[in-house]
Amino acid sequence: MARAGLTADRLTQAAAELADEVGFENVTVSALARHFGVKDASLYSHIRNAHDLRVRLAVLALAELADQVSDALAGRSGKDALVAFANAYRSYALAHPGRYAAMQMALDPDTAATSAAGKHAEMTRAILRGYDLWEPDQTDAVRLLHSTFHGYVSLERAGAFHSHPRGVEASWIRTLDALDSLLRAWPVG
Amino acid sequence: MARAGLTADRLTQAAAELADEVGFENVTVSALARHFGVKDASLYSHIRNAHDLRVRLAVLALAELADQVSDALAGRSGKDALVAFANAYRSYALAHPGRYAAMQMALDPDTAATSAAGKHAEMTRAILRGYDLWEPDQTDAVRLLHSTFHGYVSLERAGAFHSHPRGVEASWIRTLDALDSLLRAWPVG
DNA sequence: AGGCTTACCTAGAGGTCCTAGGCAAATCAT
DNA sequence: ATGATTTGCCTAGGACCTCTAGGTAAGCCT
Repeated sequence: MARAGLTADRLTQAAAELADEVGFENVTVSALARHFGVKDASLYSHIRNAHDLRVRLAVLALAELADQVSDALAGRSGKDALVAFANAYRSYALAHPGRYAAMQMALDPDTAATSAAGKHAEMTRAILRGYDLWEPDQTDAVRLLHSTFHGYVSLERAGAFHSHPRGVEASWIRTLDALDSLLRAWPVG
Repeated sequence: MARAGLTADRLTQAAAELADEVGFENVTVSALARHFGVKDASLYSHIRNAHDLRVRLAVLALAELADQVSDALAGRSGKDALVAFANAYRSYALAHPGRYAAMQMALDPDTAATSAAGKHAEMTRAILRGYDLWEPDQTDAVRLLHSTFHGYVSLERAGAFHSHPRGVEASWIRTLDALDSLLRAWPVG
C-alpha cells in the first residue's frame, strides 16, 4: 500500500487551506485525514493532538502574515508605512478568514515567543519611527494600532458593520487617516 | 420522577455561567444537561440545537452588556462618557470572558436586528454628541471606537500584551486619552 | 538481503450532537 | 374528580470526532 507521505508541515499546510474553506472551527483531525485518504489514527504520528494541529496552524498564519506585512512595509515610512501595514493586515485577514481565526488562539508564552508574534510588534514599532513617539507612549501606540486593526477586521468579518449603509471601505480609509493624525499629535501625558 | 423544570431561559442563563467558568467553546449540550442532571436529549425540547443555544447566549450577553454600559453612561458626557463607556465595556469583557466570547459570534441579520446590538451602536453615537462630529464621520468614529475597544480587550485576553513590561492598565488609560484627543480634533476629509 | 525505523493500519473506548419514539407528570375540560 | 391533552424527560441508537494500543509493511541503511 503506497504511503501518503505525510509530515507535520504538509498537514499544517492542508489544515490552513481547509480552515479558509470551511472555517477554523471545522478543522478537525478527521476532516484532515479524509483529505489525505488515510485513517484518523495515522495523523497522530505527526501531530500530538487536535490542539497541537491548531497551534501549528496559528503559528503558520502568524508567519505568513508577518511576511506579507514585511513586504508591504519595505521602503515606506510615515503615513505610507501605516497605510501599507494596515492594508496588508486587513487583506490577509479577509483573504484568509480561517487562518486569521487561528491566529486569535491564545498561545502559551513559549510558543508565542518562538512564533512570529514578536516580529509583528517589531514591525508595528517600525511604523512609529516615522512619528515622534518615545517610550512608554510608543508601546501604548503599538497596542492601540494593533487593537484597532484587529478590532476592525474582526467586527467587519462578524458583520457588525453591515447594519449601516456607510461603506466599510470608506470607514477604513478614514480610520487610517484618523490614526495617522492621532500619531502625529499624540497627547503628551 | 420529579421534573427539573427547564426552560430555554434557564438553560441560557446556566450556559452563560458555564461559559464564564469553562470557556465559551466548552459550552456543550452535554455539559449543560449534566449540570441539570438530565439527559442530553431532554434539552432539545427547549433549544433547537447547539448553535441555537450559543446564539441565545450571545443575545443574553449583548443585552447584559448594553444594560451595564447604559448605567455607566447615565448623566455623563464628553470624555467622561467616553471613559465610562470604555471601562464598562472592558470590565464586562474581563469579568465575563465566556459571555464576551459568545458576543463575537456572527449573528444572522435577523437575530442581530432584534438583539441589543442596535442599542450598542446607539449608545456609542450618544458619546459622540459630546464631540463635534457629523455624518458620515460619526459612523466612522463609532466604528473606530468599537474596533479599538473590542480589539484591546480581545488582545489583552489573548495575552498579546504580556510580552512587554508596560502595564496593560496604563496603556488602556492612555488609549482612552488618545481617543478623546482624536475625537476632539477629528481630521476633516 | 537483512534489519531498523516509521508510516499507516485495525480495533476500540469515550465524548458530543441529534432524532425517533415512549411514558409519565402536569394541566385542562367537563 | 376523572378523563383527555399537552409536554417534560426518558431510552435507544446513529453519525461524527478524539485519541490510545498494538500490529503490519514500506522504505531506508548497511
